[in-house]
Amino acid sequence: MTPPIAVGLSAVIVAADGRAPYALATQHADGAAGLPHGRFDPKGHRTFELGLREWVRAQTGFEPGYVEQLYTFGDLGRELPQAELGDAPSGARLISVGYLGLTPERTDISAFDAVWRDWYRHFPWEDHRAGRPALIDQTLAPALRAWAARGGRQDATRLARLQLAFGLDGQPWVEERTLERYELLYEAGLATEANRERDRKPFPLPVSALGEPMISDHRRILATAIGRLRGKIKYRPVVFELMPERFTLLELQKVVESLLGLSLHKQNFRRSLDRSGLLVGLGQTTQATGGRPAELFRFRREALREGNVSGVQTPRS
Amino acid sequence: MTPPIAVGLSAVIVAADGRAPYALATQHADGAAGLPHGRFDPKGHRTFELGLREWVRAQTGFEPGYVEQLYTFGDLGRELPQAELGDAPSGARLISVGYLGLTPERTDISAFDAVWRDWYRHFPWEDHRAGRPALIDQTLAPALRAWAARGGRQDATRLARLQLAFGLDGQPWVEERTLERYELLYEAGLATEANRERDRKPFPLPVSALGEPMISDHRRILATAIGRLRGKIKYRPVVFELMPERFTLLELQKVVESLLGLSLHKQNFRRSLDRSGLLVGLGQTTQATGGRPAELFRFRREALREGNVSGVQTPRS
DNA sequence: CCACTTTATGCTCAAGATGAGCACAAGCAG
DNA sequence: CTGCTTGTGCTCATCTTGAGCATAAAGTGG
Repeated sequence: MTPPIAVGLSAVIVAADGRAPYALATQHADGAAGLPHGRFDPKGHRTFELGLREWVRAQTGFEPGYVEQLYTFGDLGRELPQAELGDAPSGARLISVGYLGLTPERTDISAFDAVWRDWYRHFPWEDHRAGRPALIDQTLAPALRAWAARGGRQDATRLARLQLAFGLDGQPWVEERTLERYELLYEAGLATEANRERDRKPFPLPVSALGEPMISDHRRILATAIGRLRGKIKYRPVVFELMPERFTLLELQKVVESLLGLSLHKQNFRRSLDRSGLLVGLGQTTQATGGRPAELFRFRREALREGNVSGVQTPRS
Repeated sequence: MTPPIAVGLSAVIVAADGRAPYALATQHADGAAGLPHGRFDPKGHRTFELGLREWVRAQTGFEPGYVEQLYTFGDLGRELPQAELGDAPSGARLISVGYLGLTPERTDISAFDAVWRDWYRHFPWEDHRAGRPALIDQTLAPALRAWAARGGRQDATRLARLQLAFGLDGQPWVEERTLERYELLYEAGLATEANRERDRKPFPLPVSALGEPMISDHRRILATAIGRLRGKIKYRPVVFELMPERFTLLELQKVVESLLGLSLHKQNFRRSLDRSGLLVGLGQTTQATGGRPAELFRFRREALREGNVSGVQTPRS
């Protein structure tokens, strides 16, 4: 007799302002954070996406706009612990389909047990806007190298993976590799979730370095979302799904920077936008910025219909 | 009582030579082609990927190398018809996880009911190596435009989608949009599969224009694979998974061209490879090419460990 | 009003990448 | 030897990119 299969739908709903990118999160009893999620209903849900929207709405009162599928996780041992299964038949095999959603404003969701959380709380090593975080080389790298050294024959492979993922030993930091980095930490037992599931003691490193865990495999899904979004803004004009109707170039840059976790070269950033034809100047200015008033721009949605589908360039500073 | 869920695993296993790209396909009773596939076993399969490998092996005697997940389809109405379900509980809701696999050689699979099929038999409009196929503008476009015109209020949207997808009215042809094109044909009732499922008569256009259908949603999965691969070879060195150990630059170019369905500028193609550092010249030459002997090259696998992970440039001719 | 800070924006310059194509090399077939 | 076929080197104009200087236009404290 094969066990039944249950499909979980989880959503990473992203919003951003100049300071940080946020993911919509639910608060759980023990203080743990989770993503809005629920079970796919084979009877009631015609498509995954419709099911997902329903769950997000129910749990956060929020109606997501742009949505795309991320990945489907099915490996044994990393699914939802039994207790959180809700109405799933016990003993069911759990599969997890992750989605990414984008929204221009952090809607008020206070009526629900939901909050907008700065995603770097879960991934402190991912934010390089103020330079490479010290915790990578001071805390994570030593622990990871020790793990690699324990690998015996896999040694070289592990070390090479670390170098590429975390930009060690002269390798450049590649911001899209968020999932690879998280998976390495997980494999090395440095993700709290890994120890929870293997029934081991937590690793003796502070949360400030390891990041806050999330329930189930939600941090993995969040990592997937971050990596995907970081890659995608470069070749599709998706950042604009996160922007208000009118914005200044610096506001746009700050949002891009917060997503990438990098700081960009200002003049070149605006030059590339100029040439992209994605924006229209509104002729108005705002003085809210502190210095010289900045011109307001609007995303030319028509550009999408014109086949002008490149994203924004990201000239590192 | 909610119906049970069954998960189908399907694989697009790709090989290529100078003439065409091939997908590993199984032959079905009525002559219809399908992808190697089978049900995910919640008990026996620790991960999707392991399950998939098992099914491919069983159905084709073939052991895939490089494998990556493509997409998970779950919409009602496009899954496997009941008859092909095999051992699934009847009335089950079917979910389909597609995978892409790459292999350097077309292994002998004649002992099984499997063949390597030129994927353009299923997508004749996708091969632009000898110029834009006449069937697009002569046969498909008129039928698609008629469908768009029937759209009432969606008219403009439909037309814009067509223009972008098929490069109509001055829009450029973008080779990665394989799935978009197939989905448009499906929506317009021009994919044989659509009529099969809606119980309608087939569209009065020849297979030579509409492409050969496949069982279940396999053509959709194949389209996803083609689009993904076409995009990926540009930013990851994945073509080399399709090449033999030693090859000439023209052989490589022909493979890339066959995948993209485009012809490339020869001198610039080789220049970009020169600079990429992905290849090593072996100092040997082969005369198998017909003209002047060509130098043989090998992929520098070490490049992967060096973070040199760009793909190959594709300078159109 | 002035010096000074802050943000906005224009512009230059060198280096590199890209698109297009000419020219010559080195086999083979007659 | 001639002509055909593929392979390979190289040029040249044009764009793109990375880096940074310089000026504009607000606000602030004297």
